[in-house]
Amino acid sequence: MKLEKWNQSYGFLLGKVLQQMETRFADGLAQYDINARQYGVLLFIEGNPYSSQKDISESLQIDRTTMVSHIDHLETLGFVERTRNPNDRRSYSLLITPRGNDVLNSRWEFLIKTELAVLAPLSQQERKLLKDLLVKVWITL
Amino acid sequence: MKLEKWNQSYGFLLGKVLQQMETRFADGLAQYDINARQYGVLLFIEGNPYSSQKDISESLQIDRTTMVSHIDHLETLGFVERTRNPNDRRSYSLLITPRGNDVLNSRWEFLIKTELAVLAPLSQQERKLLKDLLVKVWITL
DNA sequence: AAAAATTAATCAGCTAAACTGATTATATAT
DNA sequence: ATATATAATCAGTTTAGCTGATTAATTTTT
Repeated sequence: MKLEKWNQSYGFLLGKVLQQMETRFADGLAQYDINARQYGVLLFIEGNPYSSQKDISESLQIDRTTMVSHIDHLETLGFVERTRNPNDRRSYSLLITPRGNDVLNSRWEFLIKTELAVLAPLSQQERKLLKDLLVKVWITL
Repeated sequence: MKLEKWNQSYGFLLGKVLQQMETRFADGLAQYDINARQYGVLLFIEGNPYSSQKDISESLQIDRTTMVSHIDHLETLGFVERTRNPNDRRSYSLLITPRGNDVLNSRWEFLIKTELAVLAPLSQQERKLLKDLLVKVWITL
């Protein structure tokens, strides 16, 4: 791999590393019939139970109308449940089902393994450094 | 911003940082009627003149049939030129036009500025560290 | 309290990008 | 020569994001 102008950009490098992680992770999700975004939605609901679809849309920056299809799909698979929010019956309170929880746990381990595989060239210390730098940027976004 | 399970993944963090850079960069490309991928194609051809569409497809991992439309678009705008490869008349030798070169230079400065703005929370030393870590991962992909 | 404005979810329709599979022209291998 | 392989292209499908409109519920204004 030659270092040229076009791969001196942070965006290019971030994109390449991310692309690897996403492709590999997607392979491990296929058996559950969900994609990486939908797994992200599951993760978010796990960490923020009783969220509305709007909450998730805004936090994950996924379009509200696309969110409808994601939740439809996850509900059909029995991974999430739409319950009404008694304080505002316009919105749902979304919850992870036991089946959804199994997927979350099983695929979380897989995700971590996948990311470590892509970051294999880095030492544990370097990986920690990378995460710290990324978090430092992310918290200001 | 709360640090939870769902944002402890490298993939999540990489994605968020990249998303910021891409959105901002796209805004600065709009006036030239191209998107970030098409700018990436221009950059590649600049660094690898006489490339074929297949070369670009493989290196940038953009589908070959999608590449046809990208090159069509860039050719219509007068940013690249399709010339025949005399050694293999099945493939093209793609070249940047002077107009394409103007776009490349002007938007390169903008790209660098955009990336630095997103990475503003990092010191110069930390940015260098981040790039070194990303390059280290990328060269093994 | 009634009317007006706002909001969450949904639906229909559009666009862009990735993908599959087929076709054409050219090149390489047997 | 014949068969196989390859680069570019085209037609058609899928998926995600987007716009704009609708419905039901909530909040604000009069």
